[in-house]
Amino acid sequence: MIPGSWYADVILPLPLPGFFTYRIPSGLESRVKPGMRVTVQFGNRKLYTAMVSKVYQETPSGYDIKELITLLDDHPVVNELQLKLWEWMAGYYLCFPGDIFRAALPAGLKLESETRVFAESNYSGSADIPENDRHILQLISNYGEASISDLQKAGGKKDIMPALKQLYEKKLIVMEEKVLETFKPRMLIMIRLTGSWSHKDKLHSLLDSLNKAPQQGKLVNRYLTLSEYTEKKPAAWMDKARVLKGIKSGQSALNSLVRKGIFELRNQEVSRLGIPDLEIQEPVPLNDKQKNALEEIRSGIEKRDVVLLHGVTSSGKTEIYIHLIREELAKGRQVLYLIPEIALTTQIIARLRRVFGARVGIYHSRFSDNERVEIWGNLSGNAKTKVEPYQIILGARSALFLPFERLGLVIVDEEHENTYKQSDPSPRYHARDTAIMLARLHGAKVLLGSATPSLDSYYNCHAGKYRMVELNSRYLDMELPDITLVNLGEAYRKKQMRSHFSLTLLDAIERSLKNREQVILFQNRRGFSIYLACEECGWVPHCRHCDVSLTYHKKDKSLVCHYCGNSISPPSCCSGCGSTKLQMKGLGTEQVEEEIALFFPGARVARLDMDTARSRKSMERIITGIEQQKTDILVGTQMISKGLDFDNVSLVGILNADNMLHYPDFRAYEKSFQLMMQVSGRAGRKNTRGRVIIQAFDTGQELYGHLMNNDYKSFAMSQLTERKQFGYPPYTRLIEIMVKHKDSSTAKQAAEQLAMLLRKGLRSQVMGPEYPLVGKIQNYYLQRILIKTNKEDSIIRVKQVLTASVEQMKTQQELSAARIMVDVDPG
DNA sequence: AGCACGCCGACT
DNA sequence: GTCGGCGTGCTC
Repeated sequence: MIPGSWYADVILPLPLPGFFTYRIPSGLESRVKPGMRVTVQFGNRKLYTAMVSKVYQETPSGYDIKELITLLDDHPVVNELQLKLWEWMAGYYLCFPGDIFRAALPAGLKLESETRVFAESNYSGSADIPENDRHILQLISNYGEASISDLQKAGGKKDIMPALKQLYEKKLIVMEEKVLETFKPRMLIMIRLTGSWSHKDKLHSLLDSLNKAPQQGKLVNRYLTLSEYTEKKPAAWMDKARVLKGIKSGQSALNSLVRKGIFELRNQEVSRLGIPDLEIQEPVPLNDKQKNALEEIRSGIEKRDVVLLHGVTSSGKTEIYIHLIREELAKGRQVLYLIPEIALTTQIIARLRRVFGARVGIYHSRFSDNERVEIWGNLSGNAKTKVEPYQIILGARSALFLPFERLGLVIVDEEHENTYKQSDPSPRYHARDTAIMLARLHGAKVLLGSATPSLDSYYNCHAGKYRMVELNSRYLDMELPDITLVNLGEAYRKKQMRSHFSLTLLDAIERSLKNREQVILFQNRRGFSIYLACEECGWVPHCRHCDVSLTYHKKDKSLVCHYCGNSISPPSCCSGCGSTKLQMKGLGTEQVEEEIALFFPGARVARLDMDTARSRKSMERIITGIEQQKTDILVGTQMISKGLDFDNVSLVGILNADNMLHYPDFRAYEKSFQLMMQVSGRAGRKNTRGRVIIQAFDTGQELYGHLMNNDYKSFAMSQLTERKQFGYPPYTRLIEIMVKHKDSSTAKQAAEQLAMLLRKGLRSQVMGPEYPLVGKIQNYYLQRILIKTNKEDSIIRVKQVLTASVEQMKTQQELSAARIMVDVDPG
């Protein structure tokens, strides 16, 4: 034991509880700070990037301590506020610090090692090596250098570790841990005139001498113009591609010039973060209603940390945000603007960039990891290339983890969206709630915005926790749409249905098309995918690994499992009765698209769903298709409800409204209502009132009445009464526990045991265990337990009991392999 | 999550 | 008898 040594508690990117302690090598004591990354050896061999969370001097006891290997940063990549947020998240969402570490940092900042194996040259051939080991040694010397996974693949699927160990002990191979750098800086080749030509005379004679090589002369001239060359300054480095552009066989011309020593080359690291070349414009002036709302938000923010802006669809919320952002930037503070899914945000990006230009950064999962590393560096001041730090970040939920220094405002747009809740993998966090915590740490304010606020936020306003600001009229005074309800049962009886479309809907479509207006048809995907079924016995093909029926994908003519992704080709006969009469069932967007095209052969039909929007490009194509009115009818899933503004849509049809109501989820009504209201909001144009036609079986539902009156408030109030009555959130807090095991009866036993322990330790209601909707995923059987906690109960105590109960349950040998997953505030 | 160790069935 | 499959436990 060395007296006076320094130690660092680090977070490893692994699902392990707590921190691990490493000794700081002498010389580094003064440099290692919380928030910096270090590499450490963990276990026998592997190296990981770990995050320093604490540095201290008391010697820990009870285990041997390794020294950390290297310090990776000069400045913290994660600041103190972020570490505090991580700590809060791990505690609140009951997950490991490593889960958060992994979710927070882009891969390029989390280096991991790989074992490389080399053959020693001194192998003389006949040593006493077993046949199998010799084979592996042969492989290694063939490759020269190999990774363990390479060898695993080459040597069949058997475990090669024992063989490697043997070879290593006989000193026939060497093993080495190689840390893999994944971040690749973007390099540009730069060129310039060498110093010896900087004299005017020399330059002239050079150009003369290039008479016979016109392309070279052209290149030199182009360089001189682009670099604004003068004799007085040293020749500037210019982007090679830019100089060569348009010069025929420019590369070979350049090669000759370099050979002659006229030009020189170098590689330079450049930023990937493009600076938009846009003229900055003043924000659009607000109308009186918006001005009022802005004023109310300002005063609300003084009194409460969170304000909810409840503004009907197309009420111009974004413009209000823009004005608020501007005020925040003027105070020198940063703004985080969260949106549920970046996919549909080209419109918002353009609007922000128009006003804020290069001050807006964008961060989301469709960015490459390299770009994400650069954005991280931009904000934390660790960038190698000089770029102005962003002041506004527009991003999906993971943007919460960025290294903000001085946030002033967090906007959570479409705050009701359930994509804000991450359900898998851990950390299962809610971005809205985490954003509120993040803002609190920064002393910043939060603005939640929605046309259909979540009941949780609505409740918080009524309870006085948040402030509510309402914006009840649409921008440009458009009327709210006229909503018609069609009773499907009746329509079928009266033969007023053609396939899946009521005559009312078909008439309305026809009228819209005649007026050269656009139509949106909405078909919720949930529960409406297409599957194969036997006409004789009703058999439906199921996934081999999961307890779900397979969905038919027409494009590649296969049956796909939506849980594990396994796909098979459709069987030709029923495996229940052998019949060959297999029929496609269900109604997907694909089918709606096809059928509607039959009814309106002249119409241009497009489809927007998970399949067609897979790539950014194809999605943008679909969206611009509508914007430019190259599409008459758009068939889509929920995707169409998210932040898209089209101005020539006069009709929205909801084909099967009630299939989503009957989901066994206490939020089913809330979600359905929000979805329908959002979809309806797409209807309406400047001068004509939009129309919405909702087809449903169960038209007696109270919810439709509220919907037709555009009355969110009454709907919310009646739902809240129900939630209170049945003890659901926001009046209680839910914690969902999934118990997983390969063996169905062990899963059940473990869950029963755990539920029993929870009931013993908690005053809260413990429900289950029960079979969840999908009882088996990837060969693991599931059991579900739900804890319903009164808001008054200490959540900390509930979590303590939960942790202790899991531990105690695991002491039973036969149950110890059961896996437990906890989801706090499940979505 | 890896990775090592140890226990049991199927092959020479 | 050994090989190699997987279940179990530990990692600062």
